Amino acid sequence: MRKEESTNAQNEAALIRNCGMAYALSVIGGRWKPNILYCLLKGKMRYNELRKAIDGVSERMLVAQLRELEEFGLVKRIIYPEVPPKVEYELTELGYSTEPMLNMMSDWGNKNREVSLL
Amino acid sequence: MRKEESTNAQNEAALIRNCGMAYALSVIGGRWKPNILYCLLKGKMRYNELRKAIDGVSERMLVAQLRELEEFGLVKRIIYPEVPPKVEYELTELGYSTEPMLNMMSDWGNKNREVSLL
DNA sequence: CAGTATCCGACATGATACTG
DNA sequence: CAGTATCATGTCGGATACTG
Repeated sequence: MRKEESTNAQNEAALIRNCGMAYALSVIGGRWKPNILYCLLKGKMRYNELRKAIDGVSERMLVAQLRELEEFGLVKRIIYPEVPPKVEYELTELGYSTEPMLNMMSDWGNKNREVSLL
Repeated sequence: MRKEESTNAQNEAALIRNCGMAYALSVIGGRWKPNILYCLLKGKMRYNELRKAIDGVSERMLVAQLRELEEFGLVKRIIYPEVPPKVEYELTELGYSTEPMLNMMSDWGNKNREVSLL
């Protein structure tokens, strides 16, 4: 257990640090991240608004992916110290900078997905 | 068993058919696909050349992801009926059309990955 | 309202041995 | 050379119940 066995998770982390593509995929990969990003591109939203806007997402995954986006610095979490609680999520500048990339991917997909379905 | 229970896999498949972003991610997602695509953008390669070029990939995963890329119509598999066997992989036009998207993602990643590591 | 905690199954990936 | 077959493992994500 003490040995220098580099785990897969560690290798992945190293990859993400060193490779732009891996980093980009870690940011927009994951089942719900693109969807979250798209929602927030339209403006800040509350937790429950996101839940309703994103069809099928569970609380667990929504929180998890929001936290990851926060760690990566794409999303700001704004907590209003009230009762009942109110939390808003908003894109940072870095978050907004993903828009052209997201659009390009989406456009490429929409243009070409019919091709392989003929 | 006959019931209309839609599995996760089925839902995913439906998503991929209907959403450009999901389709794009299904094409370039996966641990090795971007790497494979980058290799093949430089020109056609044999199976073993790919193995050597892509550090750390197992035979199992290389074959699996090549097959997926083939299904999506991004990669052509060229079999030479010789002994010993010779197989080359080459991008289709659709495969080459991913280049701008891949570059954009890679560039975005390289530009921004330092940001979140400060 | 905005989350946590817990459990669980499905799937992606890895390691290794074998084959036409 | 270019794969298959088999087994093992860990992570992702879903369902559900609970909480400050």
